[in-house]
Amino acid sequence: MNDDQYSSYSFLLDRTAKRVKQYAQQRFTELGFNVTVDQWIVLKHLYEHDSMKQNELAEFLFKDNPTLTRIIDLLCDKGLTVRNVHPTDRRSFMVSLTKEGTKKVEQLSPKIKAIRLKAWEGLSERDFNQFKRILDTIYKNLG
Amino acid sequence: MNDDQYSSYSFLLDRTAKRVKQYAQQRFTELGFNVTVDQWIVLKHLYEHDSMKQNELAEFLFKDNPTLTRIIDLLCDKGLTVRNVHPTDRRSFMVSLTKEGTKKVEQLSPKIKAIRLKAWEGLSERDFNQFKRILDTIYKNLG
DNA sequence: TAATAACTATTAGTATAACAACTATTTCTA
DNA sequence: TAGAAATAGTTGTTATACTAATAGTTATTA
Repeated sequence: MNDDQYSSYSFLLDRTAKRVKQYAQQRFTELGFNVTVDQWIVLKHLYEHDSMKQNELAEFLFKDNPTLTRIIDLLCDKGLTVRNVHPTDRRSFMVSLTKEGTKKVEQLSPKIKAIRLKAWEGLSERDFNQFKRILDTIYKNLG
Repeated sequence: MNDDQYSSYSFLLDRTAKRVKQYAQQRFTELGFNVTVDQWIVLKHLYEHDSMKQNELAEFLFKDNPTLTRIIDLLCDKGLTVRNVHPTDRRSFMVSLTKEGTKKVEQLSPKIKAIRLKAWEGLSERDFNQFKRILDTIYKNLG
């Protein structure tokens, strides 16, 4: 691997990740979902895992605590999540969906799946495996 | 490609792009480069293309005008770039490196190349081609 | 040529990302 | 068990991303 190619790697990765997020956000806004992409990711994981500590949620989503705190703040303001006290650890909160939050996830899920799939048109199972292997290698190289 | 795999794609892409940037930024800070990754990208392109309109620079780097305005502001504050009036269009600025900016690029270039290459350890020429093809496909699917 | 449209850069506001510092708690350990 | 260390969450600060709005300039067109 010669040096000059690297900039391509980095450039392509950054550019594509940016566009994937940008595309999803534009559809979200256009369709009046009233959540950001990052807020959606939090909602989805809460739906799948019921109630979680902010801590665990942050680790799961590769976000740091301050970032997650602020996302949860916004979701609580919107009435989609609530913070409940942890049964045994008074430092922690258990975050969960409100009834409205649950409804939102169920309403949006299929629409968002469709939006997300658009990116992968023309790509195969085999491409997925290559893609995963390469990204995982990069991830581990820097870990 | 079934639906459930998509989330893997999106997740892996986002996670890896984030770590690539984070890793580079940590090395930059650690080594006292005193520029952010995005500021570096601007410096590097100015080095390679001499003087550019903010406009063109933004398009080239996939950044929007407000974002670029602020990056240039910071670089000017640091004495690494200057805004010069455009010869024929008084709306525009031609941005270029100062002597100090040029020196900075020349000093940091080899170090940054080394930092960047770390991500690609264990990956081949062939991997690059796969990677590029897949990312380009995604990029175009959403364009 | 006068009015309108388009363009360039900036500013303002909100959201996310990363880091440091802080409070309140819990766990460790000597 | 008292003191130290670790942990959970928040707040503050800086940088970037995106949208909208604005000022100043240039281009269009009627």
